[in-house]
Amino acid sequence: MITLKYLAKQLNVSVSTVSKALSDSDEIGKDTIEKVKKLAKELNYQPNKVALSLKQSQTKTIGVIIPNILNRFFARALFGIQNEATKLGYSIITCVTNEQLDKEEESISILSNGSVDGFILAVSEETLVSSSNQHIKALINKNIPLVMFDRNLSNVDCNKVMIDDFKTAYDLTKMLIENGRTSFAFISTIEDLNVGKLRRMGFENALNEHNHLNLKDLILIIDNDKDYQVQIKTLLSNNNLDAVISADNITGTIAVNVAHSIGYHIPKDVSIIGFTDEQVSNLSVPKLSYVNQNAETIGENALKMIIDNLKDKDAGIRHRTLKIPVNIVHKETT
Amino acid sequence: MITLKYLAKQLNVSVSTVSKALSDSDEIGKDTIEKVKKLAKELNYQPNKVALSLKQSQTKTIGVIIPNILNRFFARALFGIQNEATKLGYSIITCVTNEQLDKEEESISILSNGSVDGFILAVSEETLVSSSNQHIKALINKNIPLVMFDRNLSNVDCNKVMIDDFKTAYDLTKMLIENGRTSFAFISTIEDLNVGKLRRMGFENALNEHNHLNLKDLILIIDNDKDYQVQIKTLLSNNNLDAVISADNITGTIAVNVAHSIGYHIPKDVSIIGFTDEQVSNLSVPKLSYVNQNAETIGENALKMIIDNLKDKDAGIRHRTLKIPVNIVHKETT
DNA sequence: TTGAAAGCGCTAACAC
DNA sequence: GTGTTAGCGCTTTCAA
Repeated sequence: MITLKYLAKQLNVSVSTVSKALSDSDEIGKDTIEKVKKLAKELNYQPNKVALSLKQSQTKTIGVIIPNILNRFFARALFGIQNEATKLGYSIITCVTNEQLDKEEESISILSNGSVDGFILAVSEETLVSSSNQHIKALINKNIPLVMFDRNLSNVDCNKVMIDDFKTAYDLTKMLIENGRTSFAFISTIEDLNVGKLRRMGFENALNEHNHLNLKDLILIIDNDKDYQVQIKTLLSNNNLDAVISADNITGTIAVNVAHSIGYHIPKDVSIIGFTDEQVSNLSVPKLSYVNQNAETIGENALKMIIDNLKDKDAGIRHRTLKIPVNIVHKETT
Repeated sequence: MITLKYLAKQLNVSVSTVSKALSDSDEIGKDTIEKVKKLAKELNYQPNKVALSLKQSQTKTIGVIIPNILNRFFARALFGIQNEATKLGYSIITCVTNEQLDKEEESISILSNGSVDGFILAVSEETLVSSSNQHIKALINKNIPLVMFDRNLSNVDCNKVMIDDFKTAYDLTKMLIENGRTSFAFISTIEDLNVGKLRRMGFENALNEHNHLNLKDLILIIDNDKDYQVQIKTLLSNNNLDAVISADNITGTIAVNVAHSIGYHIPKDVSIIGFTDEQVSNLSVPKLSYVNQNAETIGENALKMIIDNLKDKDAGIRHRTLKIPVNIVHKETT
């Protein structure tokens, strides 16, 4: 590894001269600067990041804690975080919690040892269910910046980036009602998450507001231990539905394929919408219409927010919640 | 931030005493050790990672460079890498190249400044197509350990973790032939990658070896700019196929759904197999049979390999290529 | 049994 | 215009 010391020795000058020369200090003579830079380039000198971090008490690295990287939403969010971080000269250390509280605590604890300047966090399901927040409050007490996204731990006060799940599901349902649909099903694999609950409540609220229309509604909370297709097929076979909303990023696709296979004409007989993305939408025949949660945008904004946060770390900023708008992408099932 | 210095001041001892006490040095008196540890625990002291890294010239961090995190294979591999890293006390810094050579070069260059102890790398498509290897050779020259996985840059000599794509596709095709299938199609979105080419060649070789059977075969290289479903539908409508192999992790699912929708009975009329995973398999009706590439295992092994590599960094190790076996998962389309 | 000092690579205040 | 020095937080050798 090439160090300042080494360059200095080669050129018979002092370390500080080299350091200053490389940063174009006007304390240093023009020819010296040139000479130093030339050698540095020749030897492909790169300032040691660790030494810089130690010296400047900042690592230019953000810790990202997510529950599950195989979930496309989080993969996309991470992608957005990454992109924005690269732009702004930051690196990302990722930890995956597998929806477990203890892993989340461990990850945060390990990275709090000076490895990162701040955290972007989507809490695990366990954390949410148990409303645990000690590990997060510890972070806040240590004055380590934190941005929470997607999953809202309401008993923690910090910066947040969310989508308005309630309103999204509400609007979606209302749209279907206005399209003349009357017999609804709501399918969810994520009822344990507040995100899932909010979507369900948005759905229910829209229906309740139109109860003069005598609408029918069914709610299928998927049993994760059993075959998804069987559960969805049972629902679709036993009921004459004309609208299906999937709260997660999988069951919408399955619903389309199952409905198709048992003779539903889509979207004539039944409208189906999921919360997913373009790629998954293309996997079903016909292609699933979906709510685009703009996961990348959420990630980008979370990253921007944490960087802002880093800048006025000591200024007593008040926390804010940024809501990222969603959009409905009409493909072939609405 | 609590430092050794601070603890030392509180206890009226020297920094070195505290340091030794915390590591249970037998140079230090029992009561001193106790007293130091007590305070450290009370104040939740954590040794500063950056200082440790600088002192010990190792960061206990691995750089992982992947082309695309939205590709489930890489997401799963990353997951495996993560898990294993956590077990072994390592952190992961991830960079996504979006299949671009310049991003790959940039990522590697940035992280080579002492941020990481070694690299796990799946090269980008651009890198592969252009056979660029300067940036990677630079790494090797600097004596920074490197493990390459999945995508093989054959003009670079280093440790590698791969699957035997040729043999896998060959075996798969042979199996279908032995099952009595006679009219084959091979669908691929990844012909640009050597992985994709190897799969195609395995397919072709198996067919060639059985040319006395008068087998028919078609190869559909998907045009990424056009609708996948349309291209696949055209293939399936215009040809009377009884076996379809998808080289990637998407088109298999689409093929099942499209075939189903145009009246094929699966698997009676046609067998379909893809290179994908359990979750995606569940999205089609009927469920897609698939080659499980064991991406997690690949990731885990890559991580183990790089750690081994780190240990005998200076010992002149000869490079090896580890081939991870795949397995065929028979669901409902074979 | 404890402490002082050097050094990892870097920056920056200060001296020359 | 260039060099010396201190210090970021830590470990470790050597001295006391």
